[in-house]
Amino acid sequence: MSIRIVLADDHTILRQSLVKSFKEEKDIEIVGEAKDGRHTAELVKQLQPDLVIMDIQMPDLNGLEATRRIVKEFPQIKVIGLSMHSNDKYIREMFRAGASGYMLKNCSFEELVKAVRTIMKGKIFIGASIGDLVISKYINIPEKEGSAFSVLSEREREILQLLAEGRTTKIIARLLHISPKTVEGHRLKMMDKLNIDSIANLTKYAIQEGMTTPEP
Amino acid sequence: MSIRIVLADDHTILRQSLVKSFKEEKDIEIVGEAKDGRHTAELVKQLQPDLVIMDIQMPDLNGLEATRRIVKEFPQIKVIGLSMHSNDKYIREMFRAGASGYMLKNCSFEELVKAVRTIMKGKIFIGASIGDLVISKYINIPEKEGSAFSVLSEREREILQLLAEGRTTKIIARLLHISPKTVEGHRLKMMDKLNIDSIANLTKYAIQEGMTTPEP
DNA sequence: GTTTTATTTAGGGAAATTCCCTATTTTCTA
DNA sequence: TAGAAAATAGGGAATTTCCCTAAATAAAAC
Repeated sequence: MSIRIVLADDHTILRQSLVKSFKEEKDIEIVGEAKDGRHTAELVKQLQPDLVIMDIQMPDLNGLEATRRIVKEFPQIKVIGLSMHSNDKYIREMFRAGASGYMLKNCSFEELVKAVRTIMKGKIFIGASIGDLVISKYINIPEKEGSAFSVLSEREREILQLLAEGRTTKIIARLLHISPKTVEGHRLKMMDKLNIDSIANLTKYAIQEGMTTPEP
Repeated sequence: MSIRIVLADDHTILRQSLVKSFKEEKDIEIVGEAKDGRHTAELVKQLQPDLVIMDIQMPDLNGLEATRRIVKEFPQIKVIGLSMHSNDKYIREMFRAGASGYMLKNCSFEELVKAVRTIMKGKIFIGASIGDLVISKYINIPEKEGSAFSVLSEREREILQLLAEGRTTKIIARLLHISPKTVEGHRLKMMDKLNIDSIANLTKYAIQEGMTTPEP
């Protein structure tokens, strides 16, 4: 029985090339693809794969948030974080979110396959370029007080990302199937919690927390 | 006759320590201090110093913009850019703006003094840690089309920075002594030019262009 | 040297959004 | 299981946005 994988990355070209590469691995099967966190979570619910290869920067709902949700609901499903950045924050947050592995996008395909197999044996895998030892250290660093994950609720973080991506209140409401009034309420609550009083600064906060990229 | 300097940096501690250090240099005199670009430009107009030591990241009106204005109006006044970042963009833009030198904040005081003296002799000075040769190369790289400086007008850039710092239209209007309607008009024009349709994405654009920092 | 284009200024006015209030249900947690 | 935190959302005044027009400079092109 082969390893069933869902692939989540907003870059279509990367997804395509990975699918092609994985075709050669007879014991691994890509059963689904998604280009944002929200669709990934839905797809995972439907398909119940063994593992998710998860890009961190994705529109709409980022990989960190998607991982938290998936792992919370289906703890047996493994997640490998895949990112361009060797940023401390991303790595730490990704493992905190429940990922079992973290790879940089500049790793080789062979390394990724090795990661998949290692993780399916119940182990943790960290891309060579990051360095295996750092992780145990990182995980034990106490959460910086005031970080988005500790101060904001799941819903708030979700809405913050969408706001920071330039979505209007109305659009967000439609997307999440709630009233614009609710979205508004969440934003006001966040601004109050964070002591921020403009969308501009809310956007900067989201960038700092790795919830969105500075690319408009 | 000593070299008269205006010191512009939003970090008071840094300013104070520099003032103290410069006291020991008998041929150099700090004649004025400012903590943002707008006040720097005003002060320079009043005091007509020989040289301005200019931090790049400053609230309200950043160092790049302030340099452009000062050099445009008083071409004989020299400007040294001072920044934490060895970022390509900042260096290039600072020289384009008309600066005669660029130093990193982690340089020694002796190096800064040397920079001041070198520049007063009509030469260009680049901090050792950046590397003298890069500059001539940098300056000749063609301006990336679509960069803030080429697409946006001076007034637009000024307003963009203030917006990206979380200021409201009303506050900006009061600050610049123009009508809120005018500020609004400029913003709409910019959004149209840049094909951006939210404050969030406008903020990201400003960050990318080095007009503001991601710190809220 | 004059036409043209870009910039800066700003008002009118409908539509949309924000801000602050309250309030209910649900979900954690001590 | 009582109490706190989170998620939901409506009311309504105040504010802001968005799109229109338009005039006075300033700069560039011809």
